[in-house]
Amino acid sequence: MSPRRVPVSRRDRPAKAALSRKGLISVALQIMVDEGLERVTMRRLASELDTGPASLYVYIQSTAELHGALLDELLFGLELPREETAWREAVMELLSGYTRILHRQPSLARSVLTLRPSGPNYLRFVDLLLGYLLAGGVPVRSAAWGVDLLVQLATATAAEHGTRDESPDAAGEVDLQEMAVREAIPAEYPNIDRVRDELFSGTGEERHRFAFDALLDGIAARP
Amino acid sequence: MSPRRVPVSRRDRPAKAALSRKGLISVALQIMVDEGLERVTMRRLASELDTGPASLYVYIQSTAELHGALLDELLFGLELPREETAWREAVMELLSGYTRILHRQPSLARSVLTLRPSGPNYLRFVDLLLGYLLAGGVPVRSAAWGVDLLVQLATATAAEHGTRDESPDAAGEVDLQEMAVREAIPAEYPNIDRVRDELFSGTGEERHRFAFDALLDGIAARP
DNA sequence: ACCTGAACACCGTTCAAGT
DNA sequence: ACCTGAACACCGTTCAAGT
Repeated sequence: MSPRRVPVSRRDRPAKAALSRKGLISVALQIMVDEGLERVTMRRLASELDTGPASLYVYIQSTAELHGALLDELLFGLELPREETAWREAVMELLSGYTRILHRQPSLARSVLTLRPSGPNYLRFVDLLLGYLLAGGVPVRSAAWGVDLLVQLATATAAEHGTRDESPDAAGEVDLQEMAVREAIPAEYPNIDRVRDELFSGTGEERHRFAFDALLDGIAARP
Repeated sequence: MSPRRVPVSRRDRPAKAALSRKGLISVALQIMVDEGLERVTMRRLASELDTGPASLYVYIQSTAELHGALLDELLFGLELPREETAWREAVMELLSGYTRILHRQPSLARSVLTLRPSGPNYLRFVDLLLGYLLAGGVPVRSAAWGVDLLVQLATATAAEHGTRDESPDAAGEVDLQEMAVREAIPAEYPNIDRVRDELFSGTGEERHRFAFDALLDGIAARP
């Protein structure tokens, strides 16, 4: 006969908030930071809170909504540019801060890409970006449409960065794309051949700057 | 006693290719086009091919690799600009074609975002884009880095478009972000207040053009 | 009214054991 | 050598039935 599993007594566990939306999100945040968003599942959350998964739906609507809440939690910690920073540099700093936060959480970035976040800290972030663009003389429409674009690029960049160094065996994995490009025969892909060396050149930091400089230039130049 | 389930005779099924990588991908493509990428699961694929899911791993490495193959299948049908098209317009047409293809398949777009595709049709697409940028006088490094950026934006745009009109009840669903923005109080979010009307203005087509014009301008203006 | 056990309808991937 | 049954270790969401 196998020994009956004795549940760990409540006293042995860390103190736990009563079931509530806030408590739910803070437990989810903890798991995400410690183990990655992949581990933040309804079932895991439920077991962490000593209940069944169905109970969570009293406080949240869906996983997507939970992810939105997690993004807003993270954005609470977004560093803001100092008061006197010039507008263009301020935009860059703000976007870098956002990207840095999501870089650590690529799965969340992937989720956010289809989310249309609406939390207060996200709105604050967008409002600040808009403020700088307008201060820089960017026309209203270009600022409004441009801010969407800048944030989308930042999110996509973090999302793309994703799985590659997240997977445990990423180090030993060959990049099939890089291999295919390096081996692309000149006759078939003449232009890849011409720029081959530059396709994978530069540090992440350099390419990040290039991307946001280019996009910001383009937005500012729109009539 | 429950009646034994008699399997449908093979003659009653559509003719089916022998198990092979090619056959696998073409069945996957069919399911994706008919029912969406969500339905293209290893188990579904296996049952469609009258085998167990384990057998598929003889021909493909993982779901990610399968998605890469599906993208390349779709890109086979990418419309190419006519010979005499001016470089800038050609870039736009090429990117629009790519975006159009992925727009119909937003889940694939989401997957592609973290994929680094390497199929022949994808390489052809990148090679063509590069050719037009170089023909337009864009410096080698800006062309190489820029093409990545343009494709990334196109993919992200298709991915973002995603879930919203894919979900069955999208029509009845309120956009929480739009609601939050429309209700953002001026005192707290003064800049959102200033540009409020423009944040959701424009057709998809107009914003698409704005995005690629801005990015392309910015890339071309880089030294 | 608020909460939840149990079920529904699934997943991707591995590996020992066939043939 | 090639292939696969069965298992491993999970999912999100719903809903009838508690309290």
